[in-house]
Amino acid sequence: MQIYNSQSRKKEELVPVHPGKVGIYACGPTVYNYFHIGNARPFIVFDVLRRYLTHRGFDVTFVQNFTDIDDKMIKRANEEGITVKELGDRFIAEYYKDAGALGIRPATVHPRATEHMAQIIELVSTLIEKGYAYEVNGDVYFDTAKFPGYGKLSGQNLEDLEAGARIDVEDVKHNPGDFARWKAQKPGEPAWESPWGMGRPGWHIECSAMSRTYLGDTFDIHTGGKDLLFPHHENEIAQSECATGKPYVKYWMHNGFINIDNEKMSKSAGNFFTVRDILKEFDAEDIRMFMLSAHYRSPINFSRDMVAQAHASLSRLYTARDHLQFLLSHAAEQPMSAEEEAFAARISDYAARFDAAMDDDMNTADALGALFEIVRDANVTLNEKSGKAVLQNVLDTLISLCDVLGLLMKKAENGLPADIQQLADDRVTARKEKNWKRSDELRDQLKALGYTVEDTAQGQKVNKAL
RNA sequence: GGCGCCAUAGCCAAGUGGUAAGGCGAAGGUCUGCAAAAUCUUUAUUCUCCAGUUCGAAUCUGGAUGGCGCCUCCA
Repeated sequence: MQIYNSQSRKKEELVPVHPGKVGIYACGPTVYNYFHIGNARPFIVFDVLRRYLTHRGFDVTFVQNFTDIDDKMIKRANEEGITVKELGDRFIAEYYKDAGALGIRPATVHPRATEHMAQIIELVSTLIEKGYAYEVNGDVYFDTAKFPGYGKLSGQNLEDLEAGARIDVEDVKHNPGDFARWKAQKPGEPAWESPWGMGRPGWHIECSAMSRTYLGDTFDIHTGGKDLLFPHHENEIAQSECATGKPYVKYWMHNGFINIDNEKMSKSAGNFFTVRDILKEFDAEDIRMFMLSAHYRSPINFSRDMVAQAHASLSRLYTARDHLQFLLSHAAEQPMSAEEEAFAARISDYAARFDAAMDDDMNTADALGALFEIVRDANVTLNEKSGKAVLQNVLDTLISLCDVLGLLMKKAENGLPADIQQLADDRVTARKEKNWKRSDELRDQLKALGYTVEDTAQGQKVNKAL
């Protein structure tokens, strides 16, 4: 698989540190609020990365942290009159609800910053011992001038950054770009004991400490939003490589933003939609489809109209699957005909095209194209005369490829509720009697109750509306 | 000021040197008691614009225009 590495700015062949295994660290949410649709993008696209690598036979360890201590957490907890811990517990639970709805699988490990103080303190101590960090009045700073590789990820250099004049110049820092690794306690803030007194970790350090704990000094893939590239990921590299003396990450993957009217969506800008709210209007899978319809590195515009398009698009997949299952339930056991053999061969070609697209830096839009080719070919080629074997074959392929994308996760309903079944049966009777008025009334009733009715060669088909 | 990204049909979106995938929408046809679903046909002689390289460019180079991001908490 080729992966676009943000650091080299090129696509590179994925060669894991340990053959057959892939370690991924994904920057997770700061749990001070429900997550918004913009936060959902990395969760979804990198969930797909994990699913795809698993599909390709890799043993994947996926680590996604919860940032449960920082300025925003403290501020929000104070506003709510609860502790930072209570706030974190609450929104971690809410995270699992929304992520679950979106089909985002729980990570192998979901470490919390506050539960890794020992590892964080150890890392900061190491940095001080090695001379890469220094303490001033209970604060510890990383000395950016001591790390020659500083800027290798973002392409920034310290001089230009200083010229940017957006960094507060604090006298205590050796260099303007130095960043806090440990912050001395301020009144009213939660704090942990450390060699430098009571305090809490700065940003960046938790990810270095937790990734090392679960994935080792050097691991394969680190993911996150483009905005994390600098300074967060740059700083992770600096502190991790200085502490271990080893390369930190082999491949950096960064997703593009979700925009509203071409402007970045963010909590701070206030122009965001929470997943919780969108889920009241749309199905979670529609959101997934929307996210996967473009390449993960491209910016995409969010709007209700776009999700509606994604819904229509996804419906085609569901309709095809349900129709194939319907055909299968009526099909006969028979050897594959020459035509069916040829069709099955084309299906493998589409599946190969799907993998090729995914192999190319996870091109989900292209992969979806292959999926729709399967659907069209199946619709054209297969019918009530098709045998069980070929139907099962294409259905298995379709479902397993969709599973890689986390689509088609809703199972077809097994049987109908009694009242619906009664209406359906009545309609069959009405149609036998050619009582079209009655049968149309029943179809309208079923539609009003959320069920679609189709008359096929094998009889009436009633499905819950998508 | 520094570092980057993007521009393809009514909408969304692949395609990175060989003659424009796919989805949505729209129009017409087939099928159907009527529908639905499906399917067929039509919907970009052309990829923001201008030069250049090449037998050949949406794809490479230079320039222009327009839009966006990071450098400050951020996915």
